[in-house]
Amino acid sequence: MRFTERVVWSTRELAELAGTTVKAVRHYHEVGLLAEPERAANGYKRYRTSHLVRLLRIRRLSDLGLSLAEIERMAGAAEPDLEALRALDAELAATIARAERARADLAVLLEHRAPGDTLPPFGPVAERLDGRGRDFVTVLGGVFDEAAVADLGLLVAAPDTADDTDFDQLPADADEAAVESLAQRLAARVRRDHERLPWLRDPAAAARGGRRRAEEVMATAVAEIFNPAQVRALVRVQELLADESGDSAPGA
Amino acid sequence: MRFTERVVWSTRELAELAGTTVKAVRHYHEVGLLAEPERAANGYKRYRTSHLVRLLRIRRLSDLGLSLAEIERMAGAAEPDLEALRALDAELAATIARAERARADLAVLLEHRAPGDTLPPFGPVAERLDGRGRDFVTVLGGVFDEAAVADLGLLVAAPDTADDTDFDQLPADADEAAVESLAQRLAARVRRDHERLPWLRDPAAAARGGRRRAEEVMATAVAEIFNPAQVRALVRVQELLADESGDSAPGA
DNA sequence: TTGCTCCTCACGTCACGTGAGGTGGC
DNA sequence: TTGCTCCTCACGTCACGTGAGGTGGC
Repeated sequence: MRFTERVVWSTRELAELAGTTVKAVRHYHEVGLLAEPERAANGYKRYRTSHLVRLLRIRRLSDLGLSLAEIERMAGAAEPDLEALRALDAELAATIARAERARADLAVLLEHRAPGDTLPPFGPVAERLDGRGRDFVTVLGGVFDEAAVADLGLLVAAPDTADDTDFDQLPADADEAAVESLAQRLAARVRRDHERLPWLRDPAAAARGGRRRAEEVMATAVAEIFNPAQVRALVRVQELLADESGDSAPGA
Repeated sequence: MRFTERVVWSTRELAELAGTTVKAVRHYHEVGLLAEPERAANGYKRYRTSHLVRLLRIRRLSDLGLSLAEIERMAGAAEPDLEALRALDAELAATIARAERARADLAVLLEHRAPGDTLPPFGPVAERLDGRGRDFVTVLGGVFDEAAVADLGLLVAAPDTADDTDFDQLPADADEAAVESLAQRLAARVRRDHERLPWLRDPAAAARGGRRRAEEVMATAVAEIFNPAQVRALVRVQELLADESGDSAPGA
């Protein structure tokens, strides 16, 4: 190794030495992060060791996850900016937490071959839901918090009953007798659900955006997602349950 | 809860229900991901449940880490796109690996209060390096692979000797006797280093960009970073070591 | 009349990527 | 002469953010 030859590098050579691209180098010139070198007679840039050192440092900090603005601040500081490094560490920790959370959710979806937008608690039953059911649980996910959605997932995960199928297939013009019969059976089931999950007696209280907003959204969603007969059946279920609690409540 | 009232939402209300911003909603309109709703007489948009459902799904997929283009593809597909979900999972795994690697590096820097651009193997000795030393190890990091840099870190981590200090402080106009004396001592040390790390006998072979490129870069870096006397000392070290191996080599 | 919300351009952000059109050495 | 490298604009990408300027209901 001789130390006498002085080598200069072209933009491409410099970029390759630092494991980056020609355009990145030019970008660092533009934003003032990297000084422009002297030029050859033909206008070609002639980079030297000082530029290589600077570029390697920029790449290192960039790979760690710092923005170019943060890199500029760091380069200008005399002391190591431990605060900035700690802030970066916290950001990375948050990134990791989010990505791990997403992977856990994806694992549930992949296991059940469910669509990508399925909420994990509904992953196991995604196949059994029709279009309306999928729309409805999507709204549930927007209205309730995670714990509540997990509970709701458990409810839907119960083995499909004849009543579920009857509800799904209730024609829009079903007669009142059919609606009433279905409502009676559904009410019985909801009563059992209320035993297991008492918060269901007043679900709007468990909603994120406040009771008022939750009731409005759910009412609108039911009215727009289900057909008129299905809506009447749900109304009847509400009435049947209200009568019960109303009978035993003072001043009802 | 009454199911009779039909509610419509303004852009802001819709955005809040889906936990996003007004501008995001408008952006989804622009790119065709979300249909525009009908308007009121005054031109205000009137969103309904179908838009809320769609927006919640967009947000869900976006939060998982899909691009809007991928979301559009997913929404158009009949079957769940398990391939896309697996690809996303792999991306997330790579993101996590990178972030964890960065955090491990940051931990070393924070422990030793080293500057952010310090390579981890040099973290423990960052304080002892002067500007030239820091520039030099930055170049080393660009030339050698990780295992080699780790070895070099161990070398530099050895307790500071008087020779190190002499080299750092060697004046640019030092006389030949001083240079020769220093070179002799440094050569002795390098000999011991070669015992521990045999690849150091031909370091350019361990370089990333090929031998030719590595020798050029290192030669240029030494010539531009160190002062003339320091360079002469290093040249002498090379000569002393070459004489040794040359004596025992056939045809020297 | 004032304050608040809604609307539509239009330009900005971040870190570059991608041609477009021209020059210079072998 | 051809192929390759270098150069400088200038516009594109991605997912929105940020005013700018104007309207409408209370």
